[in-house]
Amino acid sequence: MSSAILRSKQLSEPTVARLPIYQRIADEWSRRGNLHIDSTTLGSLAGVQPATVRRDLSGLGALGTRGAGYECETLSTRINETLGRNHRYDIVVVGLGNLGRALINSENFLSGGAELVGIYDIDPEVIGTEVAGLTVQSFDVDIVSAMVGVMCVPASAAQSVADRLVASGIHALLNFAPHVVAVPIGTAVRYVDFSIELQILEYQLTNGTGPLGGGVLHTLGITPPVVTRSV
Amino acid sequence: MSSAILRSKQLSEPTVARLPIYQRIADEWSRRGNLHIDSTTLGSLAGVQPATVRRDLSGLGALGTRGAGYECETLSTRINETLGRNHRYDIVVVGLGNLGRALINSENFLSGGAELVGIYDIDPEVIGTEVAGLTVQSFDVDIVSAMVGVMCVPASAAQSVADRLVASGIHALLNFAPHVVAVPIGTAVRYVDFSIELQILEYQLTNGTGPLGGGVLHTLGITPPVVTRSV
DNA sequence: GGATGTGAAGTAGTTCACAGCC
DNA sequence: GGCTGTGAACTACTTCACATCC
Repeated sequence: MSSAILRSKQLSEPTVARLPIYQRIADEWSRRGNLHIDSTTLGSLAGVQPATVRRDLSGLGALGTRGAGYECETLSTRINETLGRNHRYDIVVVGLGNLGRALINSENFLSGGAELVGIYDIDPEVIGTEVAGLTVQSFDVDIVSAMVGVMCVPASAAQSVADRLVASGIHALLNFAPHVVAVPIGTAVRYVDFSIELQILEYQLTNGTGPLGGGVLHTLGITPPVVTRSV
Repeated sequence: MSSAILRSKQLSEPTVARLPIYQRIADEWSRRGNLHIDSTTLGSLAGVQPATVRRDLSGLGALGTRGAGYECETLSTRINETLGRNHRYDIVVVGLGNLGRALINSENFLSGGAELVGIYDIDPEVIGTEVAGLTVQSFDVDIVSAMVGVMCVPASAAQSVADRLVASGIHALLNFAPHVVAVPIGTAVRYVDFSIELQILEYQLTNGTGPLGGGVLHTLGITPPVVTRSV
Protein backbone atom coordinates (compact mmCIF):
# COMPACT_ATOMS: atom_id res chain seq x y z
CA MET A 1 0.00 0.00 0.00
CA SER A 2 1.53 3.25 -1.06
CA SER A 3 0.87 6.70 0.30
CA ALA A 4 -0.15 7.65 -3.21
CA ILE A 5 -3.41 5.89 -2.59
CA LEU A 6 -5.57 7.99 -0.41
CA ARG A 7 -8.92 6.34 -0.60
CA SER A 8 -10.28 5.96 2.90
CA LYS A 9 -11.58 2.42 2.67
CA GLN A 10 -9.85 -0.19 0.60
CA LEU A 11 -12.20 -2.98 -0.24
CA SER A 12 -10.57 -6.27 -1.05
CA GLU A 13 -11.09 -7.76 -4.45
CA PRO A 14 -13.21 -10.65 -3.17
CA THR A 15 -15.44 -8.11 -1.50
CA VAL A 16 -15.72 -5.97 -4.61
CA ALA A 17 -16.64 -9.04 -6.61
CA ARG A 18 -19.42 -9.92 -4.17
CA LEU A 19 -21.02 -6.50 -4.00
CA PRO A 20 -22.78 -6.74 -7.36
CA ILE A 21 -24.18 -10.07 -6.25
CA TYR A 22 -25.56 -8.68 -3.03
CA GLN A 23 -27.09 -5.91 -5.04
CA ARG A 24 -28.75 -8.27 -7.44
CA ILE A 25 -30.23 -10.22 -4.59
CA ALA A 26 -31.34 -7.07 -2.78
CA ASP A 27 -33.06 -5.83 -5.93
CA GLU A 28 -34.83 -9.13 -6.40
CA TRP A 29 -35.82 -9.21 -2.73
CA SER A 30 -37.17 -5.71 -2.98
CA ARG A 31 -39.13 -6.62 -6.10
CA ARG A 32 -40.79 -9.37 -4.12
CA GLY A 33 -42.13 -6.82 -1.70
CA ASN A 34 -39.60 -6.95 1.13
CA LEU A 35 -38.27 -3.80 2.69
CA HIS A 36 -35.33 -5.34 4.51
CA ILE A 37 -33.03 -8.29 4.07
CA ASP A 38 -30.80 -9.72 6.77
CA SER A 39 -27.29 -11.03 6.45
CA THR A 40 -28.35 -14.64 6.91
CA THR A 41 -30.81 -14.54 4.02
CA LEU A 42 -28.47 -12.55 1.85
CA GLY A 43 -25.68 -14.94 2.65
CA SER A 44 -27.59 -18.10 1.93
CA LEU A 45 -28.71 -16.75 -1.44
CA ALA A 46 -25.22 -15.59 -2.28
CA GLY A 47 -23.59 -18.76 -1.02
CA VAL A 48 -21.48 -17.12 1.64
CA GLN A 49 -21.55 -16.96 5.42
CA PRO A 50 -23.59 -14.29 7.17
CA ALA A 51 -20.45 -13.01 8.85
CA THR A 52 -18.83 -12.49 5.48
CA VAL A 53 -21.81 -10.51 4.30
CA ARG A 54 -21.65 -8.28 7.36
CA ARG A 55 -17.91 -7.80 7.08
CA ASP A 56 -18.25 -6.91 3.40
CA LEU A 57 -21.06 -4.47 3.96
CA SER A 58 -19.48 -2.88 6.99
CA GLY A 59 -16.84 -1.62 4.59
CA LEU A 60 -19.41 0.63 2.92
CA GLY A 61 -20.19 2.38 6.18
CA ALA A 62 -22.90 1.55 8.64
CA LEU A 63 -26.04 0.92 6.68
CA GLY A 64 -27.69 -1.96 8.46
CA THR A 65 -30.29 -1.65 11.17
CA ARG A 66 -29.66 -3.84 14.20
CA GLY A 67 -32.60 -6.08 14.72
CA ALA A 68 -33.95 -5.59 11.21
CA GLY A 69 -31.23 -6.09 8.63
CA TYR A 70 -30.36 -4.03 5.58
CA GLU A 71 -32.87 -1.89 3.74
CA CYS A 72 -32.90 -3.28 0.19
CA GLU A 73 -33.03 -0.01 -1.67
CA THR A 74 -30.44 1.74 0.44
CA LEU A 75 -28.15 -1.21 0.07
CA SER A 76 -28.52 -1.22 -3.69
CA THR A 77 -27.89 2.51 -3.92
CA ARG A 78 -24.87 2.38 -1.66
CA ILE A 79 -23.32 -0.41 -3.70
CA ASN A 80 -23.78 1.67 -6.81
CA GLU A 81 -21.99 4.56 -5.17
CA THR A 82 -19.19 2.42 -3.86
CA LEU A 83 -18.50 0.79 -7.18
CA GLY A 84 -18.48 4.18 -8.81
CA ARG A 85 -21.39 3.35 -11.04
CA ASN A 86 -22.67 6.84 -10.73
CA HIS A 87 -19.89 8.44 -12.64
CA ARG A 88 -20.05 7.22 -16.18
CA TYR A 89 -17.05 5.96 -18.08
CA ASP A 90 -16.61 5.30 -21.76
CA ILE A 91 -15.92 1.97 -23.35
CA VAL A 92 -15.30 0.76 -26.87
CA VAL A 93 -15.98 -2.69 -28.24
CA VAL A 94 -13.68 -4.21 -30.84
CA GLY A 95 -15.04 -7.13 -32.81
CA LEU A 96 -18.67 -7.53 -33.71
CA GLY A 97 -19.00 -11.26 -34.02
CA ASN A 98 -21.57 -13.19 -32.05
CA LEU A 99 -19.83 -12.38 -28.81
CA GLY A 100 -19.57 -8.67 -29.44
CA ARG A 101 -23.24 -8.57 -30.36
CA ALA A 102 -24.16 -10.63 -27.33
CA LEU A 103 -22.39 -8.20 -25.04
CA ILE A 104 -23.80 -5.09 -26.62
CA ASN A 105 -27.33 -6.44 -26.57
CA SER A 106 -26.96 -7.96 -23.13
CA GLU A 107 -29.39 -6.73 -20.56
CA ASN A 108 -26.73 -5.99 -18.01
CA PHE A 109 -23.41 -5.41 -19.69
CA LEU A 110 -23.87 -1.67 -19.89
CA SER A 111 -25.90 -1.39 -16.73
CA GLY A 112 -23.18 -0.17 -14.42
CA GLY A 113 -22.04 3.23 -15.63
CA ALA A 114 -20.36 2.04 -18.80
CA GLU A 115 -21.18 4.12 -21.83
CA LEU A 116 -20.58 2.55 -25.22
CA VAL A 117 -18.90 5.16 -27.43
CA GLY A 118 -17.38 3.15 -30.22
CA ILE A 119 -17.72 -0.15 -32.06
CA TYR A 120 -14.97 -1.37 -34.36
CA ASP A 121 -14.56 -4.27 -36.74
CA ILE A 122 -12.57 -5.15 -39.82
CA ASP A 123 -15.34 -6.88 -41.76
CA PRO A 124 -16.58 -4.62 -44.61
CA GLU A 125 -19.94 -6.34 -44.27
CA VAL A 126 -20.61 -4.86 -40.86
CA ILE A 127 -18.67 -1.59 -41.08
CA GLY A 128 -21.15 1.21 -41.53
CA THR A 129 -24.10 -0.67 -40.09
CA GLU A 130 -25.93 0.68 -37.08
CA VAL A 131 -25.73 -1.17 -33.79
CA ALA A 132 -27.03 0.14 -30.49
CA GLY A 133 -27.31 3.61 -31.94
CA LEU A 134 -23.71 3.68 -33.13
CA THR A 135 -22.23 3.28 -36.57
CA VAL A 136 -19.71 0.46 -36.68
CA GLN A 137 -16.31 1.89 -37.60
CA SER A 138 -13.39 0.36 -39.37
CA PHE A 139 -10.60 -0.56 -37.00
CA ASP A 140 -8.27 1.39 -39.28
CA VAL A 141 -9.67 4.77 -38.35
CA ASP A 142 -8.64 6.55 -35.19
CA ILE A 143 -9.99 4.95 -32.06
CA VAL A 144 -12.17 7.27 -30.05
CA SER A 145 -11.00 8.20 -26.58
CA ALA A 146 -12.29 5.81 -23.90
CA MET A 147 -11.47 4.32 -20.53
CA VAL A 148 -11.89 0.62 -21.31
CA GLY A 149 -11.46 -1.41 -24.46
CA VAL A 150 -13.44 -4.62 -24.75
CA MET A 151 -11.81 -7.14 -27.05
CA CYS A 152 -14.11 -9.65 -28.75
CA VAL A 153 -11.69 -10.77 -31.41
CA PRO A 154 -10.07 -14.08 -32.35
CA ALA A 155 -6.97 -15.11 -30.44
CA SER A 156 -4.86 -14.51 -33.52
CA ALA A 157 -5.80 -10.83 -33.57
CA ALA A 158 -5.63 -10.22 -29.83
CA GLN A 159 -2.10 -8.88 -29.56
CA SER A 160 -2.33 -6.46 -32.45
CA VAL A 161 -5.70 -5.18 -31.28
CA ALA A 162 -4.34 -4.70 -27.78
CA ASP A 163 -1.35 -2.80 -29.16
CA ARG A 164 -3.61 -0.56 -31.17
CA LEU A 165 -5.90 0.19 -28.22
CA VAL A 166 -2.99 0.95 -25.92
CA ALA A 167 -1.41 3.20 -28.54
CA SER A 168 -4.63 5.16 -28.77
CA GLY A 169 -4.54 5.87 -25.05
CA ILE A 170 -6.73 3.12 -23.59
CA HIS A 171 -5.17 1.61 -20.49
CA ALA A 172 -7.74 -0.92 -19.40
CA LEU A 173 -8.63 -3.95 -21.49
CA LEU A 174 -11.28 -6.58 -21.00
CA ASN A 175 -10.08 -9.43 -23.13
CA PHE A 176 -12.41 -12.22 -24.24
CA ALA A 177 -9.87 -13.75 -26.59
CA PRO A 178 -8.20 -16.91 -25.31
CA HIS A 179 -4.79 -15.37 -25.70
CA VAL A 180 -2.31 -13.78 -23.34
CA VAL A 181 -1.46 -10.27 -24.43
CA ALA A 182 1.61 -8.28 -23.46
CA VAL A 183 0.97 -4.69 -22.45
CA PRO A 184 3.12 -1.91 -21.00
CA ILE A 185 3.25 -1.27 -17.28
CA GLY A 186 0.34 0.85 -16.22
CA THR A 187 -2.16 -0.96 -18.41
CA ALA A 188 -4.67 -3.29 -16.81
CA VAL A 189 -5.87 -6.42 -18.56
CA ARG A 190 -8.69 -8.54 -17.30
CA TYR A 191 -9.38 -11.84 -18.97
CA VAL A 192 -12.64 -13.68 -19.36
CA ASP A 193 -12.42 -17.21 -20.56
CA PHE A 194 -15.45 -19.44 -20.90
CA SER A 195 -13.54 -22.63 -21.32
CA ILE A 196 -11.76 -22.02 -18.02
CA GLU A 197 -15.10 -21.64 -16.28
CA LEU A 198 -16.23 -24.97 -17.67
CA GLN A 199 -13.01 -26.62 -16.69
CA ILE A 200 -13.12 -25.39 -13.14
CA LEU A 201 -16.68 -26.64 -12.83
CA GLU A 202 -15.66 -29.99 -14.23
CA TYR A 203 -12.66 -30.30 -11.94
CA GLN A 204 -14.75 -29.51 -8.92
CA LEU A 205 -17.36 -32.07 -9.88
CA THR A 206 -14.92 -34.89 -10.37
CA ASN A 207 -13.14 -34.00 -7.15
CA GLY A 208 -16.13 -33.53 -4.97
CA THR A 209 -14.74 -30.17 -3.96
CA GLY A 210 -16.03 -26.76 -4.84
CA PRO A 211 -19.37 -25.10 -4.96
CA LEU A 212 -21.78 -27.84 -4.18
CA GLY A 213 -24.69 -26.71 -2.11
CA GLY A 214 -28.16 -25.35 -2.31
CA GLY A 215 -28.70 -21.84 -3.50
CA VAL A 216 -25.02 -21.43 -3.95
CA LEU A 217 -23.70 -18.54 -5.89
CA HIS A 218 -20.26 -18.89 -7.23
CA THR A 219 -19.00 -16.01 -9.19
CA LEU A 220 -15.63 -15.01 -10.40
CA GLY A 221 -13.40 -16.42 -7.78
CA ILE A 222 -15.77 -16.35 -4.89
CA THR A 223 -15.39 -19.51 -2.92
CA PRO A 224 -18.60 -20.56 -1.25
CA PRO A 225 -18.65 -22.88 1.73
CA VAL A 226 -17.69 -26.34 0.65
CA VAL A 227 -20.40 -28.86 1.28
CA THR A 228 -18.36 -31.99 1.34
CA ARG A 229 -20.03 -34.98 -0.16
CA SER A 230 -19.02 -37.96 -2.18
CA VAL A 231 -20.12 -37.39 -5.74
CA MET B 1 -12.03 -32.55 3.95
CA SER B 2 -14.02 -35.70 4.20
CA SER B 3 -12.79 -39.23 3.93
CA ALA B 4 -15.19 -39.64 1.04
CA ILE B 5 -12.76 -37.68 -1.04
CA LEU B 6 -9.85 -39.85 -1.89
CA ARG B 7 -7.95 -37.84 -4.42
CA SER B 8 -4.34 -37.71 -3.41
CA LYS B 9 -3.62 -34.09 -4.20
CA GLN B 10 -6.17 -31.41 -3.59
CA LEU B 11 -5.42 -28.41 -5.69
CA SER B 12 -6.83 -25.15 -4.42
CA GLU B 13 -9.29 -23.29 -6.59
CA PRO B 14 -6.89 -20.42 -7.32
CA THR B 15 -4.37 -22.98 -8.49
CA VAL B 16 -6.90 -24.76 -10.69
CA ALA B 17 -7.86 -21.44 -12.23
CA ARG B 18 -4.25 -20.65 -13.04
CA LEU B 19 -3.40 -23.97 -14.67
CA PRO B 20 -5.18 -23.25 -17.96
CA ILE B 21 -3.29 -19.97 -18.12
CA TYR B 22 0.07 -21.61 -17.64
CA GLN B 23 -0.89 -24.06 -20.31
CA ARG B 24 -1.81 -21.37 -22.76
CA ILE B 25 1.47 -19.63 -22.18
CA ALA B 26 3.43 -22.86 -22.45
CA ASP B 27 1.73 -23.66 -25.75
CA GLU B 28 2.50 -20.23 -27.11
CA TRP B 29 6.09 -20.47 -25.88
CA SER B 30 6.46 -23.82 -27.53
CA ARG B 31 5.05 -22.47 -30.77
CA ARG B 32 7.75 -19.84 -30.72
CA GLY B 33 10.36 -22.54 -30.79
CA ASN B 34 11.31 -22.86 -27.13
CA LEU B 35 11.68 -26.23 -25.52
CA HIS B 36 11.61 -25.10 -21.90
CA ILE B 37 10.12 -22.26 -19.93
CA ASP B 38 11.18 -21.27 -16.43
CA SER B 39 9.00 -20.16 -13.56
CA THR B 40 10.15 -16.55 -13.77
CA THR B 41 9.13 -16.19 -17.41
CA LEU B 42 5.93 -18.10 -16.91
CA GLY B 43 5.13 -15.98 -13.89
CA SER B 44 5.77 -12.65 -15.51
CA LEU B 45 3.56 -13.56 -18.45
CA ALA B 46 0.85 -14.84 -16.16
CA GLY B 47 1.15 -11.93 -13.78
CA VAL B 48 2.06 -14.00 -10.74
CA GLN B 49 5.22 -14.53 -8.71
CA PRO B 50 7.68 -17.25 -9.75
CA ALA B 51 7.23 -18.88 -6.35
CA THR B 52 3.51 -19.14 -6.94
CA VAL B 53 4.11 -20.82 -10.29
CA ARG B 54 6.45 -23.35 -8.70
CA ARG B 55 4.09 -24.01 -5.82
CA ASP B 56 1.19 -24.49 -8.24
CA LEU B 57 3.10 -26.80 -10.53
CA SER B 58 4.63 -28.80 -7.71
CA GLY B 59 1.09 -29.96 -7.02
CA LEU B 60 1.06 -31.87 -10.31
CA GLY B 61 4.10 -33.89 -9.36
CA ALA B 62 7.70 -33.14 -10.13
CA LEU B 63 7.88 -32.12 -13.75
CA GLY B 64 10.42 -29.34 -13.78
CA THR B 65 14.08 -29.77 -14.51
CA ARG B 66 16.35 -27.97 -12.08
CA GLY B 67 18.55 -25.59 -13.94
CA ALA B 68 16.38 -25.63 -17.05
CA GLY B 69 12.76 -25.04 -16.17
CA TYR B 70 9.64 -26.84 -17.37
CA GLU B 71 9.39 -28.58 -20.68
CA CYS B 72 6.58 -26.84 -22.52
CA GLU B 73 4.96 -29.89 -24.03
CA THR B 74 5.15 -32.01 -20.91
CA LEU B 75 3.70 -29.18 -18.89
CA SER B 76 0.81 -28.77 -21.28
CA THR B 77 0.07 -32.49 -21.29
CA ARG B 78 0.25 -32.78 -17.53
CA ILE B 79 -2.17 -29.91 -17.08
CA ASN B 80 -4.60 -31.63 -19.42
CA GLU B 81 -4.37 -34.78 -17.35
CA THR B 82 -4.76 -32.96 -14.07
CA LEU B 83 -7.81 -31.04 -15.16
CA GLY B 84 -9.34 -34.23 -16.42
CA ARG B 85 -9.54 -33.01 -19.95
CA ASN B 86 -8.78 -36.41 -21.22
CA HIS B 87 -11.99 -37.96 -20.14
CA ARG B 88 -14.82 -36.38 -22.07
CA TYR B 89 -17.98 -35.11 -20.48
CA ASP B 90 -21.25 -34.07 -22.04
CA ILE B 91 -22.76 -30.63 -21.96
CA VAL B 92 -25.97 -29.09 -23.22
CA VAL B 93 -26.53 -25.47 -24.15
CA VAL B 94 -29.86 -23.83 -23.48
CA GLY B 95 -30.59 -20.64 -25.37
CA LEU B 96 -29.32 -19.92 -28.86
CA GLY B 97 -29.17 -16.15 -28.90
CA ASN B 98 -25.99 -14.32 -29.74
CA LEU B 99 -24.30 -15.58 -26.62
CA GLY B 100 -25.20 -19.22 -27.15
CA ARG B 101 -23.94 -19.02 -30.70
CA ALA B 102 -20.80 -17.22 -29.61
CA LEU B 103 -20.01 -19.99 -27.15
CA ILE B 104 -20.74 -22.83 -29.52
CA ASN B 105 -18.65 -21.28 -32.27
CA SER B 106 -15.92 -20.16 -29.94
CA GLU B 107 -12.49 -21.52 -30.70
CA ASN B 108 -11.89 -22.67 -27.18
CA PHE B 109 -15.17 -23.28 -25.41
CA LEU B 110 -15.28 -26.92 -26.31
CA SER B 111 -11.55 -27.43 -26.30
CA GLY B 112 -11.19 -29.05 -22.89
CA GLY B 113 -13.03 -32.34 -22.99
CA ALA B 114 -16.53 -30.93 -23.18
CA GLU B 115 -18.74 -32.63 -25.74
CA LEU B 116 -21.79 -30.74 -26.91
CA VAL B 117 -24.70 -33.19 -27.00
CA GLY B 118 -27.75 -30.96 -27.03
CA ILE B 119 -28.90 -27.48 -27.96
CA TYR B 120 -32.26 -26.18 -26.78
CA ASP B 121 -34.29 -23.07 -27.42
CA ILE B 122 -37.92 -21.97 -27.36
CA ASP B 123 -37.87 -19.90 -30.53
CA PRO B 124 -39.69 -21.76 -33.35
CA GLU B 125 -37.46 -19.91 -35.79
CA VAL B 126 -34.36 -21.70 -34.63
CA ILE B 127 -35.80 -25.02 -33.49
CA GLY B 128 -34.97 -27.61 -36.09
CA THR B 129 -32.04 -25.73 -37.55
CA GLU B 130 -28.60 -27.30 -37.60
CA VAL B 131 -25.86 -25.83 -35.45
CA ALA B 132 -22.48 -27.41 -34.89
CA GLY B 133 -23.74 -30.70 -36.29
CA LEU B 134 -26.72 -30.84 -33.94
CA THR B 135 -30.37 -30.14 -34.52
CA VAL B 136 -31.69 -27.49 -32.18
CA GLN B 137 -34.39 -28.98 -30.00
CA SER B 138 -37.41 -27.45 -28.37
CA PHE B 139 -36.90 -26.95 -24.65
CA ASP B 140 -40.20 -28.77 -24.15
CA VAL B 141 -38.85 -32.14 -25.19
CA ASP B 142 -36.88 -34.32 -22.83
CA ILE B 143 -33.45 -33.01 -22.05
CA VAL B 144 -30.71 -35.39 -23.03
CA SER B 145 -28.51 -36.75 -20.27
CA ALA B 146 -25.44 -34.61 -19.62
CA MET B 147 -23.01 -33.51 -16.98
CA VAL B 148 -23.20 -29.76 -17.33
CA GLY B 149 -25.95 -27.42 -18.47
CA VAL B 150 -24.90 -24.09 -19.93
CA MET B 151 -27.58 -21.44 -19.56
CA CYS B 152 -27.57 -18.62 -22.12
CA VAL B 153 -31.06 -17.38 -21.43
CA PRO B 154 -32.52 -14.08 -20.24
CA ALA B 155 -32.59 -13.42 -16.51
CA SER B 156 -36.35 -13.81 -16.47
CA ALA B 157 -36.10 -17.40 -17.68
CA ALA B 158 -33.11 -18.42 -15.59
CA GLN B 159 -34.89 -19.97 -12.63
CA SER B 160 -37.32 -22.05 -14.65
CA VAL B 161 -34.57 -23.26 -16.96
CA ALA B 162 -32.43 -24.21 -13.97
CA ASP B 163 -35.35 -26.10 -12.43
CA ARG B 164 -35.90 -27.97 -15.66
CA LEU B 165 -32.23 -28.90 -16.04
CA VAL B 166 -31.96 -30.07 -12.45
CA ALA B 167 -35.15 -32.10 -12.80
CA SER B 168 -33.67 -33.85 -15.82
CA GLY B 169 -30.67 -34.95 -13.82
CA ILE B 170 -28.08 -32.27 -14.54
CA HIS B 171 -26.28 -31.19 -11.40
CA ALA B 172 -23.81 -28.65 -12.68
CA LEU B 173 -24.89 -25.39 -14.22
CA LEU B 174 -22.86 -22.68 -15.88
CA ASN B 175 -25.13 -19.68 -15.75
CA PHE B 176 -24.61 -16.67 -17.99
CA ALA B 177 -27.87 -15.04 -16.99
CA PRO B 178 -27.53 -12.13 -14.58
CA HIS B 179 -29.82 -13.81 -12.11
CA VAL B 180 -29.31 -15.76 -8.92
CA VAL B 181 -30.88 -19.20 -9.16
CA ALA B 182 -31.89 -21.43 -6.31
CA VAL B 183 -30.91 -25.08 -6.67
CA PRO B 184 -31.06 -28.11 -4.39
CA ILE B 185 -28.07 -29.15 -2.33
CA GLY B 186 -25.72 -31.21 -4.41
CA THR B 187 -26.05 -29.04 -7.48
CA ALA B 188 -23.21 -26.75 -8.45
CA VAL B 189 -23.82 -23.40 -10.08
CA ARG B 190 -21.10 -21.27 -11.52
CA TYR B 191 -21.91 -17.78 -12.64
CA VAL B 192 -20.32 -15.72 -15.37
CA ASP B 193 -21.22 -12.10 -15.42
CA PHE B 194 -19.67 -9.69 -17.88
CA SER B 195 -20.91 -6.57 -16.18
CA ILE B 196 -19.19 -7.63 -12.97
CA GLU B 197 -15.93 -7.99 -14.85
CA LEU B 198 -16.26 -4.49 -16.19
CA GLN B 199 -17.14 -3.13 -12.80
CA ILE B 200 -14.19 -4.73 -11.08
CA LEU B 201 -11.91 -3.32 -13.74
CA GLU B 202 -13.42 0.11 -13.29
CA TYR B 203 -13.18 -0.01 -9.52
CA GLN B 204 -9.56 -1.01 -9.69
CA LEU B 205 -8.74 1.77 -12.11
CA THR B 206 -10.33 4.49 -10.04
CA ASN B 207 -8.68 3.14 -6.90
CA GLY B 208 -5.24 2.61 -8.24
CA THR B 209 -5.38 -0.91 -6.92
CA GLY B 210 -5.63 -4.11 -8.85
CA PRO B 211 -3.98 -5.52 -11.89
CA LEU B 212 -1.84 -2.75 -13.19
CA GLY B 213 1.41 -3.91 -14.62
CA GLY B 214 3.13 -5.06 -17.74
CA GLY B 215 2.19 -8.37 -19.21
CA VAL B 216 -0.23 -8.94 -16.43
CA LEU B 217 -2.74 -11.68 -16.72
CA HIS B 218 -5.73 -11.43 -14.54
CA THR B 219 -8.25 -14.13 -14.90
CA LEU B 220 -11.14 -15.22 -12.84
CA GLY B 221 -10.14 -14.20 -9.39
CA ILE B 222 -6.44 -14.44 -9.77
CA THR B 223 -4.86 -11.53 -8.02
CA PRO B 224 -1.65 -10.47 -9.65
CA PRO B 225 1.00 -8.52 -7.80
CA VAL B 226 -0.24 -5.04 -7.21
CA VAL B 227 1.93 -2.47 -8.87
CA THR B 228 1.08 0.50 -6.77
CA ARG B 229 0.97 3.75 -8.63
CA SER B 230 -1.05 6.88 -8.46
CA VAL B 231 -3.44 6.84 -11.36
C1' DG C 1 -35.74 -10.43 21.12
C1' DG C 2 -33.11 -10.01 17.08
C1' DA C 3 -29.66 -8.52 14.02
C1' DT C 4 -25.58 -5.58 13.14
C1' DG C 5 -20.57 -4.43 13.44
C1' DT C 6 -16.10 -5.78 14.85
C1' DG C 7 -12.03 -7.38 17.77
C1' DA C 8 -9.95 -11.86 17.98
C1' DA C 9 -9.11 -16.43 16.22
C1' DG C 10 -8.71 -19.42 12.58
C1' DT C 11 -7.72 -20.79 7.83
C1' DA C 12 -6.16 -20.48 3.17
C1' DG C 13 -3.06 -18.70 -0.02
C1' DT C 14 1.18 -16.37 -1.16
C1' DT C 15 5.96 -15.31 -0.85
C1' DC C 16 10.54 -15.92 1.10
C1' DA C 17 14.69 -18.22 1.25
C1' DC C 18 17.45 -21.92 0.71
C1' DA C 19 18.68 -26.89 0.27
C1' DG C 20 19.00 -29.99 -3.52
C1' DC C 21 19.69 -31.24 -8.17
C1' DC C 22 20.87 -30.67 -13.09
C1' DG D 1 25.81 -21.40 -12.43
C1' DG D 2 20.85 -21.69 -12.65
C1' DC D 3 16.42 -23.22 -11.44
C1' DT D 4 13.23 -26.32 -9.04
C1' DG D 5 10.71 -27.88 -4.94
C1' DT D 6 9.37 -26.95 -0.26
C1' DG D 7 9.50 -25.89 4.98
C1' DA D 8 8.78 -21.64 7.25
C1' DA D 9 7.10 -16.90 7.51
C1' DC D 10 3.91 -13.91 6.15
C1' DT D 11 -0.30 -11.89 4.41
C1' DA D 12 -5.09 -11.85 3.26
C1' DC D 13 -9.42 -13.50 3.86
C1' DT D 14 -12.96 -15.75 6.44
C1' DT D 15 -15.40 -17.11 10.48
C1' DC D 16 -16.41 -16.94 15.38
C1' DA D 17 -18.39 -14.84 19.19
C1' DC D 18 -20.08 -11.21 21.59
C1' DA D 19 -20.80 -6.32 22.89
C1' DT D 20 -23.91 -3.00 21.00
C1' DC D 21 -27.84 -1.02 19.40
C1' DC D 22 -32.78 -0.88 17.43
